Amino acid sequence: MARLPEYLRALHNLADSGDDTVSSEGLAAAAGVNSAKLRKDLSHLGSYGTRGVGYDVALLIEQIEYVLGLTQCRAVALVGIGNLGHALAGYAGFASRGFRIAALFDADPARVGEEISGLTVRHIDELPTIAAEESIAIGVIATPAAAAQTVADQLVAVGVTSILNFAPCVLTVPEGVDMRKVDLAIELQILSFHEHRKAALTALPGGLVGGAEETDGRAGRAGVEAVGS
Amino acid sequence: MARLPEYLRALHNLADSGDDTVSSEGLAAAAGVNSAKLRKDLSHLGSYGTRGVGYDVALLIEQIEYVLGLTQCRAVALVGIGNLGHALAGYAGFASRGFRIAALFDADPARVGEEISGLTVRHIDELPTIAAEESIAIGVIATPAAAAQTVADQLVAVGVTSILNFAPCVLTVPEGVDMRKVDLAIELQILSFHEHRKAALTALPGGLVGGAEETDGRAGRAGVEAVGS
DNA sequence: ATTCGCTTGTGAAGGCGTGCACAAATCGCG
DNA sequence: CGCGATTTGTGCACGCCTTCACAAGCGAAT
Repeated sequence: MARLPEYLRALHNLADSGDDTVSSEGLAAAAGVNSAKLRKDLSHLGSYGTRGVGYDVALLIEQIEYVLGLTQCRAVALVGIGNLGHALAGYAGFASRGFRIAALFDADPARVGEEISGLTVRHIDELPTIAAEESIAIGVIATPAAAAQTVADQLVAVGVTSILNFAPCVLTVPEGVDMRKVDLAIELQILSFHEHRKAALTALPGGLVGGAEETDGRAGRAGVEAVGS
Repeated sequence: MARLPEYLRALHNLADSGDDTVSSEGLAAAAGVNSAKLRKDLSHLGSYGTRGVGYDVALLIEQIEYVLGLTQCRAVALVGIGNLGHALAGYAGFASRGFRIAALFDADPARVGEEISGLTVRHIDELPTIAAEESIAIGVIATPAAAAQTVADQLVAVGVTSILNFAPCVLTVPEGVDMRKVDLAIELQILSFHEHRKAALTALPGGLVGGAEETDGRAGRAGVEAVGS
């Protein structure tokens, strides 16, 4: 499930706060989900909770980290050291969650040799050489869209089986290779859509349109987590 | 629907290629989705396609841009000019899709005054002043997790109704404010989960585990777009 | 003008995720 | 030892999304 990392982060926060056990309701609130959903998720991976008490924070962290495969530190190759690549290379959140950026690549000779947070940018042609030394499990593509498919093919060719793509394009990979995409502009466009919808609704306060307007009493902090679809 | 931006990007690519019309199957392939799904999505927004011919590319672009509210350029405020904030401030993909980064903010006095791609970083306390001049519709939070909730509150206070959060934490916003979250580390953890699952499957080739192993004939480029859940 | 091929739009079926509500289980206390 | 409070785990129903399959409509060629 895609929510496990969220639970894991909330659990780490609880552990730092000194909490020893947590109820499903408490953890659900910290992760921003429904408590029933959380219980079902945890039971789905055969979890160990004690009825009447809750979940043991340390044990649950261990379990989730095992399921997510975070017990072993995975090597990440980052391709495309532009604006976004720089930020990703220096992003502290990766190292703190058990990921090690093993190598940086770019196709631009002007960028090769640059040093970023302890790593030297190498030319993409050196990818097979580096991959032979270190077992690269995950590749991150932060190149322009035009180069992304070529880079993906090169990554697959050296045995990478998981790819995170930041380029705004559709990539095709062989079966058995997992692929996730993050498009920053699309996120903004989705927000723009909701802005547009809200503007249209306020223009017609009566509401001939079938917009759900939820005129319930509770105002203020109503805990809206993420807008649907 | 969250897929409209994807269709829009594919349509722009087709327009640049000189294509005048496109069939649902062609556009679906370019966007990486099922053709039936695409037709249903387009029909859902009351679309104009010609049977036997396909969709008019230019008309469809216009329609989708209207629905997404991209006909007007929306001003974006970016808070948190760290590693990621720098990258976002310089990201060309925003400007090219009709978004204008109107202001940069940070709480660190050392960063205030810095100039990034034509904009000067201002202190977060100046947010109300700037918001009074420019109508900020969308706020982007790229701060550490500890500061994110405070920043979100400040953004809401000056009238921002859509927030894109890059901080790894759960934010609470009043009803009526839309909120999307992008957590880069979570994406990697999801990939790690699939890596772990694949490793477990190859260790047990017979497969007592109920993993779908799809031993169909088609090998190679099988068009696997994104892994589920 | 008519026929034929092609494409859209949509009705129906199936699957999946979500949330409610409740039984089972555990701990603490008298 | 028994009882009540509390919390997990889960059966069930509901609704959404996806997918298939097909009728309706449009253009082109003869």
